[in-house]
Amino acid sequence: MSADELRSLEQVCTFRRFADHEQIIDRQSNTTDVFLVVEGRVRVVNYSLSGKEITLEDLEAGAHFGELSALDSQPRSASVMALENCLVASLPQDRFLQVISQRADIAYRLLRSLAKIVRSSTDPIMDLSTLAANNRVQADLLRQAQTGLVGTNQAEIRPIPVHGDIASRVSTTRETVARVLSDLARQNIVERKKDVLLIKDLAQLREMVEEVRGD
Amino acid sequence: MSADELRSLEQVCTFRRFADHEQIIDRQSNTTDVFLVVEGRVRVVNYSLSGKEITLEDLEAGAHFGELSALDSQPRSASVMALENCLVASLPQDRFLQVISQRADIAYRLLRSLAKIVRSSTDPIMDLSTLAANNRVQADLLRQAQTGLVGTNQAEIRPIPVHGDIASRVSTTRETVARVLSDLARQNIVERKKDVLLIKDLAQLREMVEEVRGD
DNA sequence: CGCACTCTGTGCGCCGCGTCACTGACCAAT
DNA sequence: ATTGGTCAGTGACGCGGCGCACAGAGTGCG
Repeated sequence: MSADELRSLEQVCTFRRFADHEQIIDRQSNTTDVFLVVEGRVRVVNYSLSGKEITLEDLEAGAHFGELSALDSQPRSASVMALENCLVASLPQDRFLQVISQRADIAYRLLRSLAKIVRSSTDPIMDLSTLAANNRVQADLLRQAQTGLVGTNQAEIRPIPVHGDIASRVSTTRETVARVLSDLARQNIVERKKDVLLIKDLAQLREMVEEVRGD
Repeated sequence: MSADELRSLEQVCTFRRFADHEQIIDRQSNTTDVFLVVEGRVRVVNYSLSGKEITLEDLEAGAHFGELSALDSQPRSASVMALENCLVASLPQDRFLQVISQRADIAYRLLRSLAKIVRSSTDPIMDLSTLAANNRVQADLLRQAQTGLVGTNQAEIRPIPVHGDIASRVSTTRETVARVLSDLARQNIVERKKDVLLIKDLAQLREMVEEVRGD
């Protein structure tokens, strides 16, 4: 977009800071703004009636969320909370719709980004359907390892993820995550260091996941 | 769209018939056409490496599929097969992209339809995460019952669904489905008739699902 | 009619993993 | 140094559901 257009959009945006764990969107609420993460990270979650928290996605700065309700005016499909101190810009629905109706290129980019979300939403479904709980934990480690590769067969994950977080992502319990991790440590596949989780044998970890996928 | 435009699009479409169970799209293949179901029903599926089949969605006549690859030129994210004799129209990627870039209203409708898919994709994730296998079967029965309501508290599902199909949808086994169904029959909640599955007490069935959702 | 095939119904044994209940490490605040 | 918080690690227990195996039931076909 041109600098001019950006500036005019910026003016209709509301900027707001959110503290750690503060709620940005409440599921079922009827707001229809689109949000942009300017600084910090946010988490898209859903709660079962029993209060169990299911993490659907974590978003980094630069990502946008809330498009669904803006597009179809339905209630929010999920809750969003700040993972740390965040600066978030919100754009009113009408301006958002105006932009996508006038700018085919932006509409196209949005289409592609939704396509990507749809694509990635089948992964957890497949994982939940075909993998056992401890394999899902291993798969999640593999995923996180991608962003901290060291050489060809090692990776470090930093900061060390909180067990409960992993559990929420892959729908299992804190205890199961702990057990998988200590099993892997016993087999010399991972090692818990001071402030980093070192994956010492990516290949073998991958093998453990694939093996079950195709048994 | 105007009749003229429709006619010109129709001319660039390829029409093809598919027999029962014939494959229309193969996952991982590199085609990028968009498809439209003209007659019949199709099923979007995915296979785990072990060959287990996971049904993602069933589509009726009038629905479209294959937009993802057309939008981002990535390989197909899932396989699609005919559920019966089908007539399917396919539109080449370039024409499809041309249409959405020229017609903001159509792009908008596509955006809304993707939004709907994203919305509905969180349901199975929540169900898989929070519901036990037999409750998922019950939930699936409830869903199917919606399209065959009889009075306020009864419904009939026709044709009688094949147990293996339900199992594939809710990620469990044929046996579990059979067991749930006979349990329900024993409790006088469903009854298997000649060519229809009669749900005799919708309220109670709903209660059984909700109860666990909120335990 | 009888054969083959698909779908259903159910009994049983095994084990994965969720739950409960503690212990212990680390850190910050007072 | 004491307390209180969060997070990690492990053992014991029990249940749900998957897999296997086998026995009907229903249907089409030669």
